[in-house]
Amino acid sequence: MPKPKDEQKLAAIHLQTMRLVNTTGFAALKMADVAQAAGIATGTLYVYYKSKEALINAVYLNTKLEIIDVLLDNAHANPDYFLTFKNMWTAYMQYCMQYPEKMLFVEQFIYSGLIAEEVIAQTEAKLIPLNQFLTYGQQKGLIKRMDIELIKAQMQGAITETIKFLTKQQQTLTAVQLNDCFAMTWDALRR
Amino acid sequence: MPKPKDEQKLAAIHLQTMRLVNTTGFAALKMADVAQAAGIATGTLYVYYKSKEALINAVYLNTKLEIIDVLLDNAHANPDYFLTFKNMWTAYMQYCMQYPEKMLFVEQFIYSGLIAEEVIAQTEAKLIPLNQFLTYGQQKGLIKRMDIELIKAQMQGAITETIKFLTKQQQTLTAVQLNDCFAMTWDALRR
DNA sequence: ATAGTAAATGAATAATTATTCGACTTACAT
DNA sequence: ATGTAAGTCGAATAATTATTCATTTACTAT
Repeated sequence: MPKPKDEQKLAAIHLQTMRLVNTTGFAALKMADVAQAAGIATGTLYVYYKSKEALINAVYLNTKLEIIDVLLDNAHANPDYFLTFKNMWTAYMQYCMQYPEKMLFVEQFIYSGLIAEEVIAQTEAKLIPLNQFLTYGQQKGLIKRMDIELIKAQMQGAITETIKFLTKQQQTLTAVQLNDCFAMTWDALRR
Repeated sequence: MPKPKDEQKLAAIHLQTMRLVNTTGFAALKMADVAQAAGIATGTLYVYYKSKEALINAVYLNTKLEIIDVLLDNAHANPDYFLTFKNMWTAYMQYCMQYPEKMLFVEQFIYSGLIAEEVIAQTEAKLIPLNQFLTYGQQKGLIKRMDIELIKAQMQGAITETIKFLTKQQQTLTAVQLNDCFAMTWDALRR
């Protein structure tokens, strides 16, 4: 039996790839840099990923799935729709503040033309429960009756832009500001 | 007297740079491709811009300033704050739908690490009137009293994300949808 | 222990691509 | 008309960087 792949190395590769992309931009991402930052040889990187493109796609998929899990894990079947929504949104926002590099990495690559169509499709499929949750809110007369995609764009866009701003300023939201931001999003969506 | 630089070539360079970045992603942007798409020789490109980085920065600055102009040109001193706000937002959104490539290009580069700090500062300075307009709305008790930057993030994020979605779907908003989107943004900001 | 297998290494190589350069053309002032 | 400063061209060059590969190392099952 052979020596197994090292989970820690894999984790280091993912972390450093995100870190490098977020600090120096994608244009400057070099395989040799990733390897060095992860503490392995350049050639070793190719044991784990057959190309730079494969590396980016793997980190993207991994991260995006993790983010979606955070979002949906908090969609508990609470009888109070508003509370459920607030819990979901808040948990998601807090996660994004805790790991802005993950959120920003994903954002940077959705429209980069580098992510395989199949990978995009896979992540979108996993988001179906969110659509159902919003549709249910519309049926109960709590959410504005308009295209679900426009509603999601409003919500996600606000979060993304806020995180970008916070990252640039190297700060996070106070509890009051977190509530303020939620108020804006809820007021935008409520009927 | 020498032969002057060709304004049409310059315009073609800018247009094709944006087009290429938006269709194939920044990673795939090659100077030779830009030159070919603009109908000039590779060497000629270097008459207009001394490096790839200078090219990107110029296209960024140009485009960003144009977008800010659209936004502020519509901030007429209308006595009705709501109407002024609605006009501004609508004109901005319509412009973004008409030239999504400009908006997406700018978005893609703000956090790329490629745009010079000085260029970013220059564009932000030009946005001061928008801050004043929002502060005025707060003073009149029409806009929620919270950090202006969080308010801007809410507005800008929603627009950006919506344009990204529309572009992916190759569609634009119907008149009804445009109103719906405005309603969400206004409800988010109003007291 | 030991053999077998795959991971790990990093220098060498292959590709890719930004940039330069010398020959040539063009537009304008005189 | 003519000189000239600058534009134009695209092949050649210089850099950069992804990828390969011969070799070494480490792990696991027997």
